[in-house]
Amino acid sequence: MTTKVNYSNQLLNIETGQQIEKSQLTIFDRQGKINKRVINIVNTSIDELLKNIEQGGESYHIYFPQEIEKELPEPLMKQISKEITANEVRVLTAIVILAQFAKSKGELYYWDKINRAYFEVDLPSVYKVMGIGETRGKQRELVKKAFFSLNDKKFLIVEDDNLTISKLVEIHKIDKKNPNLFKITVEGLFFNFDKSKNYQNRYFHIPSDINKQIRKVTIGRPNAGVELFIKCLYQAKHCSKDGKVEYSYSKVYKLMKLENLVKNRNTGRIKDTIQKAFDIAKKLDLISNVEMGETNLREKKYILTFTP
DNA sequence: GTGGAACTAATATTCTCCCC
DNA sequence: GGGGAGAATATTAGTTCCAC
Repeated sequence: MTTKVNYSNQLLNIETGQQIEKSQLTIFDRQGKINKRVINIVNTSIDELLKNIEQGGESYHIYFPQEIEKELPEPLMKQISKEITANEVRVLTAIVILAQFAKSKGELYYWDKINRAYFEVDLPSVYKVMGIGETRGKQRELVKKAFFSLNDKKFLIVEDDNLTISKLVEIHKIDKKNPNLFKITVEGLFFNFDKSKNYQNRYFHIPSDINKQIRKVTIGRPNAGVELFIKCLYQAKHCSKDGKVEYSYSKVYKLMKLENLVKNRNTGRIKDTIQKAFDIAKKLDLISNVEMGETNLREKKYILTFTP
């Protein structure tokens, strides 16, 4: 029996780097340049980080959406930014699930003023929701590493008309008696506490053992893009009225971050990667069929039929 | 420069062996 | 016998390098 967990649309948009295009914010002005407000916050955050690095202060990475990444020089990107790894994607999912468990037990505390929620996680429960409860040391080390690297990442958050750059998950304290127990806070958007907004359209459902299921049907080193795409499919299923979803090739390309394959001279793997994502979705019993088609603009598209 | 092969790194799973 | 640590192996992701 798998329970269902609410997953915030906004969070998934940040993970896939779509937070800007999915917001009301116009990022480009009439000349096609990035708008000043966005530039300002990006530059300020970069300056702050560079200053930190120079002075040996807190070091972290900033994960920018693709539109902004493209505008920044590559050497700078290498210094300040880092791609999200598959294990980080999995740990983030695990934290969403654990946060909701904590919330239902009344062990989660929300602070309105900073729009963050506090709760405690212990690593064994992280392992459990990641489906590695029975396995040994090495994988646990990787999970721990991914957990700490999430704590080292800042994300661009667009909330209505507000832009901030902050940590989605922040570790504040490690329990003195139990080194596996962490006191953490997460961004309010994990839950969208603001009830005044359109509440219904802010979530989709994922199974609480999603990581375990994905592990069961995949082999080899995990691929972050593919796993993000699987979450997108759960979201699309939730929104779909006719039991289908259509993705243009460029949409799939973006969601799976296939740009990285091109950058790394692995263009030949694009087809296999897309196929892999569809295969996993089929094995998860999420979709039952994939058809090819053409968009109005004569672009290749995929028509996916969800399993009822 | 670009395409692609070949190499290296990361991750997962299976095997082996030792200790209780 | 079995449980677990760690080695060996399989698979895939990411990097480098070379020919054109």
